[in-house]
Amino acid sequence: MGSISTLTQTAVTLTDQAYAALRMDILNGKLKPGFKLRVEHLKGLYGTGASPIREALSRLTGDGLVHAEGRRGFRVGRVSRSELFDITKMRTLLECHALKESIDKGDDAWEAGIMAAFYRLSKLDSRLLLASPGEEWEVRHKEFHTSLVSACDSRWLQAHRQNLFDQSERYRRIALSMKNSDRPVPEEHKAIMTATLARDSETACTLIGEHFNRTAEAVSRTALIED
Amino acid sequence: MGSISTLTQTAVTLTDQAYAALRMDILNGKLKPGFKLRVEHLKGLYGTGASPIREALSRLTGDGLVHAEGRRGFRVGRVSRSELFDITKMRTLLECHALKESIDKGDDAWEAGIMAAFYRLSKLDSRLLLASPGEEWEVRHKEFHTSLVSACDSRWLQAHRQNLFDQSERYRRIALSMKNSDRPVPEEHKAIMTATLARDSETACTLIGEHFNRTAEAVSRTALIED
DNA sequence: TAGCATTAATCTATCGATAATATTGCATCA
DNA sequence: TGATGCAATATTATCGATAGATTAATGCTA
Repeated sequence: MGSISTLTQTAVTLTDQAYAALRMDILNGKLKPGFKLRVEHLKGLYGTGASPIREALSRLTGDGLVHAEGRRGFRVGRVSRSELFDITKMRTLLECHALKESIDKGDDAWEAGIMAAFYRLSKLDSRLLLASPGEEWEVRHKEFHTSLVSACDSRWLQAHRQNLFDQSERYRRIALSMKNSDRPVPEEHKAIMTATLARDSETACTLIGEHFNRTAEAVSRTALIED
Repeated sequence: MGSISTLTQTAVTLTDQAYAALRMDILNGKLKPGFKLRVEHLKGLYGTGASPIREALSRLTGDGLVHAEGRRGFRVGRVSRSELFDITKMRTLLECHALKESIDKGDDAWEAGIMAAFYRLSKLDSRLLLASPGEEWEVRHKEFHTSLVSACDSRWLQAHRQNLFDQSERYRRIALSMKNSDRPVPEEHKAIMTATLARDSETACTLIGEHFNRTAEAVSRTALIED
């Protein structure tokens, strides 16, 4: 999956751009689940020829965000309640493992990184309060969660963890479409951070699991097809 | 990754064929780590034009088997000791989780499937004895391991588990190139099966972990570059 | 002769066109 | 009227050609 392949620090090709743009639009929910991805149409939309588009779609196939049916073109990956819970379960497994390892190995810089990320997120939380969180909140939220597990040095675990984070985000954005729920998410984040910095793996993992599950439950209550 | 995307039951395109063939050749070790994948060259080798080859390579990028460097083409993914152990660790995590779930949920058909797969594998083991295991052994070996976790119904876990199995196989085939080690692999398989059928998760997971680690150790002792 | 710049050769990424396949609409028949 | 087969249309997968970038080779300068 794109998140596995080591990022290229070399020239950016049109394929790379198309890949990034399409990925973003699918995760955003701008391109809806099951939507037919007609190459001729996307060509105009992203300003390239057919080849870069097709290659980008092929790559996204590996991420599980696009589905290719032989001779019938591409579609945005569909969503279902059962898959949402499947993803959440898998995500919890990886996240807890990464978190434990991080707690075992983390040094001062790691601790500082968490506190900084939390500070930036909570600053935004209090400023927004009831306003809908935008692009910036998504970024800081992701950075906070990433900072927690950043002392885990397994590249594969990190890559898969990140991919699952993105998958979950897709579900969240599709369902909640920017309107945050009424539960006290900032407090949950704080509790997770506190347990983590106290090096209490047990509690931290439990809290993370609940954190993920609550979101999944909220998402699953909205109108998603199938299962 | 290709193993994530639900298999298409529709028409097989040239891209699909090229993807399957390339994947096979990389996992086999026929295409060696770091090898430059020149499209012009592969065209002739797999009997298609450039587009299907490029799309197949793009997909393989997602599996982590091919590395794309912008404007500098594709290469077979490199290998290193550190990555081998990283993969093994991750693999053990997923496999044990899947195995536990399987042991919890498995019914009679699951048990029967394991015994059948084990029987087929051991039949071949005793016939081969010291001969080098070929294509058939690889298939039955994979089937045996798959049968153990087949009662786990998480599609994501299964897909990632399978991908990691393939990654490990690549390392094994590159390093051991068909010559099996001198350790009693058949006995290890038997012990794993016994613990699994006895529904003893704890023991089964320990044995599986050791099983994986022994292979990794053996592989890492051969001449692999880096780290 | 070592280092640098410039040109030549090679390869990659991308485009536009085409053949093969799937889908749609329509007419026919039971 | 509903189903079935056929023709017209639209799309997909694939090819061959080309522009653009990279690497290798060459010659020039100090």
